[in-house]
Amino acid sequence: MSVVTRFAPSPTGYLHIGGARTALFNWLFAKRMGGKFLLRIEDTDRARSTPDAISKIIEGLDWLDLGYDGQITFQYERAPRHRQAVEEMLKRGTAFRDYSTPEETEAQRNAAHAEGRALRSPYRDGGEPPSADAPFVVRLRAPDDDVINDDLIQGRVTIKGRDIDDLVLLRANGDPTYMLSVVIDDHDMGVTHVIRGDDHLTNAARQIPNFRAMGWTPPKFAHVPLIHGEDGKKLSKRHGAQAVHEWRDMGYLPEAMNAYLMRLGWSPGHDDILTKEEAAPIFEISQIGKAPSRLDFKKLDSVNAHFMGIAHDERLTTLLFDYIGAHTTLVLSEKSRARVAAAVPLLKKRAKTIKELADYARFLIAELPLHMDEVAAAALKDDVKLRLQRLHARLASTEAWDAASLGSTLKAFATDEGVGLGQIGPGLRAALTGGTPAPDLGQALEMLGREEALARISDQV
RNA sequence: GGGCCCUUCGUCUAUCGGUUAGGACGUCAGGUUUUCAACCUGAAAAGAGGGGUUCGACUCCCCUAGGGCCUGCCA
Repeated sequence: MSVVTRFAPSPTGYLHIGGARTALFNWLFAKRMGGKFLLRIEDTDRARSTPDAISKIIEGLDWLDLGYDGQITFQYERAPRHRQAVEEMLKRGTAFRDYSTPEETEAQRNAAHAEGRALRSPYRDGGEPPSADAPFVVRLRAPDDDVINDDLIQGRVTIKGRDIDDLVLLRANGDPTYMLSVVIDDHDMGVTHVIRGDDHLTNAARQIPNFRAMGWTPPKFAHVPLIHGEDGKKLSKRHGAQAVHEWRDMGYLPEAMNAYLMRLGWSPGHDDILTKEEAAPIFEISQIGKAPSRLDFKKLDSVNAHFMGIAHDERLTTLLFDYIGAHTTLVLSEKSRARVAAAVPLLKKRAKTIKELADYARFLIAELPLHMDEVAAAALKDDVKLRLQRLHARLASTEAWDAASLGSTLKAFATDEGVGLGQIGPGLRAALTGGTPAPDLGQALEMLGREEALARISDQV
């Protein structure tokens, strides 16, 4: 039997970081087994589901390059099928109509609560409706026996029958509930492995009887521990960025996100940074840990730096220009665009994110007169300016304009001046950059180009 | 309240009864040095606590503590 996994988010918000990892694990396992990875949008909550959230989720998966097989299943469209399944359960006697009013249900729940057991409806063994047109919900007749889930990650989890409530399958308005829809859809879509968040672990014990109520064999379950914030608490608004698109906006690369996320909870036994293509052939669900893990931006930064270093220059340049356009007020002239593009191969080695790359490119984009920060201004004393004047002359007559030659020229100049490079560097750097970060002076000079570099020096002397 | 799950350096993790408990990120120190980085070298840093089982437990069992999830006509 070939493997089918699925990612089944509810479209009530963005693609969450935890959801992204769940999707990634499903993707990896499907690839590993040569199976299929399906996408289902669980939009049965009509009040909270939005089209915007749907497109955000799809965009997020796109960005992470987690391609799904076949068409997207929209759960609510399948409501007729879900109702029909309930009809069958009614016939089989595995589900029943509950005519209790909301108040009565509340009382039943409180009573069950007080006795330390789950809700059991008085209608579960039959019972006449109070009136011919009395409203009702349809509930699953919860099992009396223990429900055992041999979870691929958590191991054997046993829940006693008395702890499972007669869950609602069909609401009074006839709409299917989540507990019903997941089960019917997972079956109909041929899902063999349900890989999802740990928050659903106890739900598996509610869904397994649901499969059986239809006479079906439940799929395998694998409940992945949740991702927590840096403080170890459940991820929430106050942790800041939780949505995948926010990470993108902060300047992280999708392949870095995947590499980082997959190592949260999963380890192949060594600590290599893996692409999802490298991970797919060796991915094992049994290697996923049981404990929740914390987000660590420093680690993400270093993973991202790794991928920045090996990313194609043209791609990074495009991302960099996009970033500058979207997040800064800098205006790129044709000349500065060309300067930046030419500098990317070197600058990318220093930057951990696209955002940092933008910071490092700032000195190339700045226009005369340069803004001097305090340190830079302090470095430009009168005697330093005189020296810069002489350096300007030297550089103006320099033939080769490449980092290595320029570096030698600077050293030779320092020797001729009878000082160390330490007496030359800060002033030149100030004149060239105004104090913004820049690489080695030889490289900085080359990146700026003869004309611009000389202009910047002249401007200070 | 009830049920279920989890617990190795600060963080991600390796270890699947016998290791000086390993690696990575981060941190600290030193080196390089013209800024910021990068880079090189080195260091500190862990089995929640208590009982068992065993010749021997991080590893198996129990208890405690802490954390999490579910307990909805939300998903």
